[in-house]
Amino acid sequence: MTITGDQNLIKKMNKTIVLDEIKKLELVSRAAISEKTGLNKGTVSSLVNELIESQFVYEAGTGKSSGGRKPVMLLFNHQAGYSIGIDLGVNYILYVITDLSGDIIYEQKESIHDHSTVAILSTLIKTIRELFQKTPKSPYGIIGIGIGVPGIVNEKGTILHAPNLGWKNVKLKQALNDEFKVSVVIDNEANAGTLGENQFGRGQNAENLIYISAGIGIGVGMILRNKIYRGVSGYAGELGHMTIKADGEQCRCGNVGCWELYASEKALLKQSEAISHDENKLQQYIHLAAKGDESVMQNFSQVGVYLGIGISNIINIFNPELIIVGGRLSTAEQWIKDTILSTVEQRALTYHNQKTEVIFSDLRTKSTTLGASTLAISKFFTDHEELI
Amino acid sequence: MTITGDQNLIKKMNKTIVLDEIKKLELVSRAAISEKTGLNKGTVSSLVNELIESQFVYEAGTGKSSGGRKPVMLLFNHQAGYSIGIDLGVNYILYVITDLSGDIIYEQKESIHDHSTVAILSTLIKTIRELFQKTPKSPYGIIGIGIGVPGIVNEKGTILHAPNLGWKNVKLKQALNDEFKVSVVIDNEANAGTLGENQFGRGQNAENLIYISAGIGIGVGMILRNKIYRGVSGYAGELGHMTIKADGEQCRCGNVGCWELYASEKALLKQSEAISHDENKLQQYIHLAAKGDESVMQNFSQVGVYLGIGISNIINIFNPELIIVGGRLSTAEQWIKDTILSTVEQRALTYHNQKTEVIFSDLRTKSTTLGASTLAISKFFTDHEELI
DNA sequence: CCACTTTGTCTATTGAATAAACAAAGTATA
DNA sequence: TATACTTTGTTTATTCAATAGACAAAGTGG
Repeated sequence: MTITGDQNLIKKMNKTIVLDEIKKLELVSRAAISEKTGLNKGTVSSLVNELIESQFVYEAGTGKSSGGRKPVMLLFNHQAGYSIGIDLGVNYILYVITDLSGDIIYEQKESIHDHSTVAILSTLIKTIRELFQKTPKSPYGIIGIGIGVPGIVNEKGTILHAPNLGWKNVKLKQALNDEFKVSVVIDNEANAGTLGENQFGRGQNAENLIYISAGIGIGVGMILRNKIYRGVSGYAGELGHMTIKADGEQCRCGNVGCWELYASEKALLKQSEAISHDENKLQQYIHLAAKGDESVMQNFSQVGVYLGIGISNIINIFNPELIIVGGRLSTAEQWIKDTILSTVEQRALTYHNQKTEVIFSDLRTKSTTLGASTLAISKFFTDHEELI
Repeated sequence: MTITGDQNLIKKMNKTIVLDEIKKLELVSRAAISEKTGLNKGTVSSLVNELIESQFVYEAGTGKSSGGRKPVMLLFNHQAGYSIGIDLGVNYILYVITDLSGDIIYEQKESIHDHSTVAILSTLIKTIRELFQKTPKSPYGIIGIGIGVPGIVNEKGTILHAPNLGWKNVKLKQALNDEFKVSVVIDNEANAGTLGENQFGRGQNAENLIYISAGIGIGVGMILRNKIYRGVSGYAGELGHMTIKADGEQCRCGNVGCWELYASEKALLKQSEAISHDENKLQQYIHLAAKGDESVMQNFSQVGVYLGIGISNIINIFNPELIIVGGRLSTAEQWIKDTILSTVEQRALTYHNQKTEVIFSDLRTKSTTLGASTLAISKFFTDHEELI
């Protein structure tokens, strides 16, 4: 059914505008909100009172007078609730508890040795129970759990395929909802990482942002016109399987010459004839490069060139404001950045490259957990429109 | 300034919903509109009366009674105004006059022999003057002119670069607005073609649609979440310069191994060592293939393989509902379709390919002119919110 | 102490929607 | 042919979220 306009819609819209302003400005008065938004000061006063009643906002003392009455300063109640964010990696699970603004109040990492569904599910449930215990009391409690996974996820929260975990058709959301009566959101780890960078990283002001999760494979998340772009089935962003060498190597996905064969950890480790996906391998390589190992430096350079080729494609295709390189490979920034940028300079179209910045993530391996937490927070506010 | 909700917004929103329903349903009653939209029948009655007053809607007789009073049937007034759509090609200019629904009431094609700015501007102005004369009288007259061009266009309507015309920094919009006091919209020809397919072609029900304009080069338009995606500077969609053969041939854009070197008319003609961009060359090739020329058929096949590689990339990246192949090369559908589809079958990810359809344009070379006309119509309605 | 300023609350008004009454114009049946 | 019922469209009373502006509270400066 079509969404039509009525007074209920208007009120909700304006209340959301007011709440977003309070979140953004970190101490703001009703008068200032009225000025910034154009809403009538009576309207702002009324809407703020309702937000105070639902405990999302509180009065935090008085501000400075500019000649008349001192304003009452408002703050977003970060601790009105908490969210759990989880990054399910190939060799590890990273957990965070955040408040409603995404600020981390607790984090924990576990290693994975057994990839079986039963083993991972068991450890997830155990640890989430512990996190529930660790979470401070608050008006809304734990409002949801968000999880980023390295694979294809459908809209029901089923992991259709995660090649690096060896998983197919795993109903992760349902399994967790059998245990925990809170909202559970499952998303691809690159999408979650993109949201993390968009909310907490250097991608906060970008309307069109591409996040590259470069690790064992390559996954990409796309914020287009301020929203994650997912495609018809929710599977968009598999640029790791974009052909960049039409007559190159066979990929296990069935294609030939896929980007991730040349521009990921897989490419790096293959060149050194190491097959193990051991997490420490990349660290060892970085250490060797730091000691001046020419062969390793050359390998890093080559990976940089191919990352640059794919990034140039992204610039020509999307014309984004910002491209953020994240994932485990971004810890090797020092050894790949220069060749990435010089390859982009050579290959990306001049006009397209003018307003595009390519940077490495500041959040490093935290993007995905933070993004996962944000997924749960967004869902909470969407599902509880009556609170706002 | 933030857009806040008020009663003015509500009314505009609902009136647009009512008008869209009348456009879509082609003879509809107030009662039916109320039922379909959920708006109160008094509201619908009131809004329809205002649309009748502004001459966008009229009462077109009575419908069948289903037991009570006969309904009064409403129609969108297609002839309330007209729009001019222009496709400025490398060797030709295609003009249409359409009504407000995009139905063509007149069309005309001219050949281009002199690419100079002065010559083309002169002929454009002369022909547009003639089109103004040819347009029937109507309440709103010619509401605007839309033009698709083969190059990079900025938001001011300046053609920054059109390599196949040999143009740089041509202020086309301003030049035409010096002559004609109507709204003029300039866009890239692939973007215009995408809109044409989205409004009038087989892309009408697609939320995520990729249109490939394959001719001398390759340009791509992207409808993502129901809207054209343009990127930060408006230059998105240059997939013709997406690297698919990292160590392949040098492109004049500065990159190496660009898709359009292998998958366009350019590739086809180069293989036969013909350099001319003569429009008839492709026709001759199609004719030779029809006569069984093995070499030509093999060349078409090769182009089909490379089109398939790029289309597989598009499927993996965007996960769209629909990919439409248009532009001049689509007239060779018979000789390239099978190899495109089999290459896609081999190379596109299985999950991603499930809900994606790849078709050839029914509008053929008309996509761009119709899309250009639609650009002008959209701008008219956006700029004249007070009429709706 | 007073005049002025700024912030916040309160009240009257506006108007676009809805609900429901009413009018107009059909059909079916006795 | 008259009547009862149905469907469509118009009109009226009501609701309520906004705005405009009056008023209150609480400052500053002379």
